[in-house]
Amino acid sequence: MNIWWIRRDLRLEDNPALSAALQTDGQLLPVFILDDHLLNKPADKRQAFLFAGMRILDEDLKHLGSSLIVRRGDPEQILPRLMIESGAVSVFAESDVSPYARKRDAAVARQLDLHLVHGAGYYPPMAVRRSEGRPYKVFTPYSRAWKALPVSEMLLKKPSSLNPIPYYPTEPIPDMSSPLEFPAGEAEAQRRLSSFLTGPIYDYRETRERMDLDGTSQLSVYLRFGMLSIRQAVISARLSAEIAPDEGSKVGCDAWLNELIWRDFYQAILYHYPDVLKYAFKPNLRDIPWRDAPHDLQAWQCGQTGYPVVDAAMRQMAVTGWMHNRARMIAASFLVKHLLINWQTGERWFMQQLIDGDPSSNNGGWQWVAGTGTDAAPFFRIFNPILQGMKFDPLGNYVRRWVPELHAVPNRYIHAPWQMPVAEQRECGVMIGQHYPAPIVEHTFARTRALEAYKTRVS
DNA sequence: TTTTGAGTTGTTCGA
DNA sequence: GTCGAACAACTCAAA
Repeated sequence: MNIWWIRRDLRLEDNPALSAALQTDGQLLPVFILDDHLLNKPADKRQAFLFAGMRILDEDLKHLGSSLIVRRGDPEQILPRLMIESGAVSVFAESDVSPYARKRDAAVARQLDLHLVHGAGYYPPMAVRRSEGRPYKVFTPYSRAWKALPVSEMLLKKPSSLNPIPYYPTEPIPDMSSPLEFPAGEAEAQRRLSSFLTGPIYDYRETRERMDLDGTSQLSVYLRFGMLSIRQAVISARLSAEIAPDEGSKVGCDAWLNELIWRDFYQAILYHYPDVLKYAFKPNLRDIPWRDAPHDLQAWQCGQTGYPVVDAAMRQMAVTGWMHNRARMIAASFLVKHLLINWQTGERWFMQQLIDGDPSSNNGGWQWVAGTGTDAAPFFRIFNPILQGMKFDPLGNYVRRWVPELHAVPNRYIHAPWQMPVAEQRECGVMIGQHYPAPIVEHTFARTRALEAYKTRVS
């Protein structure tokens, strides 16, 4: 009997840790530990999603004759106790690159026979390296090396049945309502993958940029909790590229594969450079003169900046726990460049709000936007929220969906409503400063201010 | 060791 | 409206 210690791999299909745990004698004890170090207070949407996922995993396990054991507390104490109670020999778990997880797992491994099995990324962080063995710091060469590695296309089968679990005291799974837009569970993940593969993937290159369309896969949260296997996703991307009807469609599949490689890349960065969670990767950009501006921060958090695209983005996240990728860049850039507020403040806020919040990808994204990261945008690349809106939400439908008070604003002003003459404001019933805020900062002024603040650090 | 080309996602300005 | 160049300098990766 082995313990399958479930953390971020809430699935039965193609699960390397689960399969490894079954190999000794086919006997399994599936365990989830509610770790107080990881549970935020007050509980956020991501936790609600996790709890919903645990409930579904428990049901899925019950169909196979097993069930989920839930404990609350410190894994270092709970696992040894469970091993004695159950007579389990070893613990199997999927490895996790975050510094907290690595420290925790090292401590657990000192006490018992812990087997960490790779599965969170397609390739382990150590697998994609330069010829001298050093890790990559730039995405493009990393992705070339990634694509050159040998491919293993065999997925692991879900077990057909499991041993029954004798009575164990088990904690109830906390009951919280999870966002309706993202039902938890493996079956839902499979449904979404299938529907993405039947069409949207072929237009992905273009439509993924559009905030007003559902052109993205919307699979991030399922990958985040391992409800979908990254290997299945990668294989699907490759297969779709092979059967793509034309060159344009193939380009879409390749673009999606690239996004999956970014996920591996940021996991590898966090593995090799755990300090990215504490400091800017670029040492010269660690002491930018950030503003301490609580009112501006609050306006950003609440979606009241006066820039419709930014506000739509922040409100979409507040309501659903998810934000369109393009919107993430615009909103993040606005906090860092327009408000000149430390990117780490935004990083923390996103981690609180996002159901797919993951330390490696979230940090990678924020450091990229801030220009402080391994493979960062040039500091003078400052998103213009008006232009971004016109380009990637051309009719303003994304804005109108999440900022309903602007619904009657004509298309021509939807991304810059303060430019409306007063007569038009009156006509559409949106008085700037009354029904919708005036911009909290003027674009050109903010752009210049950011350039100045960064410039002093570069030379 | 040295050299060379390149680096996710942009914006602005002037022709 | 469209197009190309400038925007800085630096570090990385590979030869």
